[in-house]
Amino acid sequence: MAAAMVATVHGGVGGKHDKPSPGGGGAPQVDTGKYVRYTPEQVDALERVYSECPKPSSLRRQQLIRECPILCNIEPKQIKVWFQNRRCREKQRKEASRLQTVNRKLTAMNKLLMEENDRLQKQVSRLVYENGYMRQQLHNPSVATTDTSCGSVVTSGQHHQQQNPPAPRPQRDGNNPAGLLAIAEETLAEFLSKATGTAVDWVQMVGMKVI
DNA sequence: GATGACTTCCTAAGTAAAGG
DNA sequence: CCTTTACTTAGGAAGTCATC
Repeated sequence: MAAAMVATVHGGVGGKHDKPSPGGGGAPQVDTGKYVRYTPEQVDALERVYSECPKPSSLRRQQLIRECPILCNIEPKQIKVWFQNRRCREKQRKEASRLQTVNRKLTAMNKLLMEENDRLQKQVSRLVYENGYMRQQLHNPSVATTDTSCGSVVTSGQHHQQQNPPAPRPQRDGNNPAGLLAIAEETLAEFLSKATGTAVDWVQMVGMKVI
């Protein structure tokens, strides 16, 4: 590649379809065969054309060189390359901008999900606590006296509750307490069996299976 | 980091030769 | 004559390098 840059700008080491450009033009920017910078006036002229037509035909480029005096000393091939680079870099800038927007959205979504995850973890923790309490009541009924309002007892243990109210807790144990407990245990076991602890910032909770 | 130039790869259009 | 195939040519996209 370095060898290519040493060669003259228009010239001999172009692409596979390149043909030797005729000399002439006498452009001070190109005769050195080194890195050149187009003048601000030249860039402005090119930008104006680009804004109207980002992909000018060969004819249009030749017309541009003829009609614009400040561009007349730039080789047609250089004009072509300038438009190629201009399109390429605009596309790159747009893509970078798009990715930044996507990144901002994903960051915001991640924040929301983290908050939701935190909320759910607290809810699970509270439910585990309540479940333990209910199991204790079931196996050691003497502790709970004759009060059947388990819900209210459980409610008393909800001082762990944070900002979110618990899910509706129907007074279901009045019908079939053992059956409901079984369902609850099953549900909890199923949940915990899926809780692998691999989630980010996962909190090991009481009753969770350790894998 | 921006920019001009180059390389590689790919596609479309035009053209000539071959085959039916 | 029409279609197919191979080749040439021009140019664009993407990636890269060199220079400022």
